Amino acid sequence: MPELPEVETVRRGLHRFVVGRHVQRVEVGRERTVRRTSRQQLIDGLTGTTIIGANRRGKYLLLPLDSGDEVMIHLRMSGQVLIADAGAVRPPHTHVVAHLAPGVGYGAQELWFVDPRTFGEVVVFDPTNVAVEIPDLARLGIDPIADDLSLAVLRRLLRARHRLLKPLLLDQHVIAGIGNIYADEILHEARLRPDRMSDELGPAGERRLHDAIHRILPAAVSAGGSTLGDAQYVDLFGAGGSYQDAHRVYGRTGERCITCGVGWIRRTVSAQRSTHFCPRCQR
DNA sequence: AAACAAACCTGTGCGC
DNA sequence: TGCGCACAGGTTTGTT
Repeated sequence: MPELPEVETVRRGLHRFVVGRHVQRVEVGRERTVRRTSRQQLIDGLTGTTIIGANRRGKYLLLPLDSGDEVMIHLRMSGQVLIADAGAVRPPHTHVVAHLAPGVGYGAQELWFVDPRTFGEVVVFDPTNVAVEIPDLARLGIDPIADDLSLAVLRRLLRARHRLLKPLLLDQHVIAGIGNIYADEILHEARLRPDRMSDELGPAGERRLHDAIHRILPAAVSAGGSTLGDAQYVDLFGAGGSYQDAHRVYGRTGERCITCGVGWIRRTVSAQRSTHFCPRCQR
């Protein structure tokens, strides 16, 4: 569910409300959530530390601790990070609880990791050993918001490969953070079909793709991300985003294209993911 | 090298 | 009302 704009929204919440807080106690319910290491390793690595930062790389949340370790949180399909008053009733599928000490101006609170489908994970790791402890994080591609994805760099990424655009945009080892919703929205904005080949776009197509990435993602971040009907994605306080109202193709199969007013939105499957585009706007 | 298929889980919505 | 199936914001692993 959450892609770069949603994860970035959570990161900003953590930066504002959790950085500087001391972790007094940690509970782990479902062991699957901490499967990269173990229940005990998460408890031992987090208890008694202070969270000193809130960073993001692609869809990975990274919280540096005063111990020198970092917490990595990946929400995958259904993960949520929520903040609540100490003792509040927890929702079903709350797998990790970090008890945050009270401070000046606020009381004791709890940070919850909630995840019905249990694809998500939480782990404490040693960032100097990331290549061994979290190989996929170490091999992540360029982040279009946190890093500088220039037109020249994007051109090189596109031309060095012979790939369909949709699977390429979803490939976290190339560009980190774009998921199924934003891949479709970016390709529509760029007026490129999802089945175009990356090395056959031409300078104009490459430029449109570059522009689209840098228009869609920041706009979605500003809107607090996309929250669909099931409200699975919410921010730290349980509030949804509003970018779903700006979707032009995602979830609009069979509807008239908002952009051209002539085409009809088609749904195909690419990279095993539903793919939406306007055959008239996108070529 | 790159696309495809299955797997990991739970919940929801829809047709019958 | 209930059942069964399709589908869901992601990623990994193994196969063509």
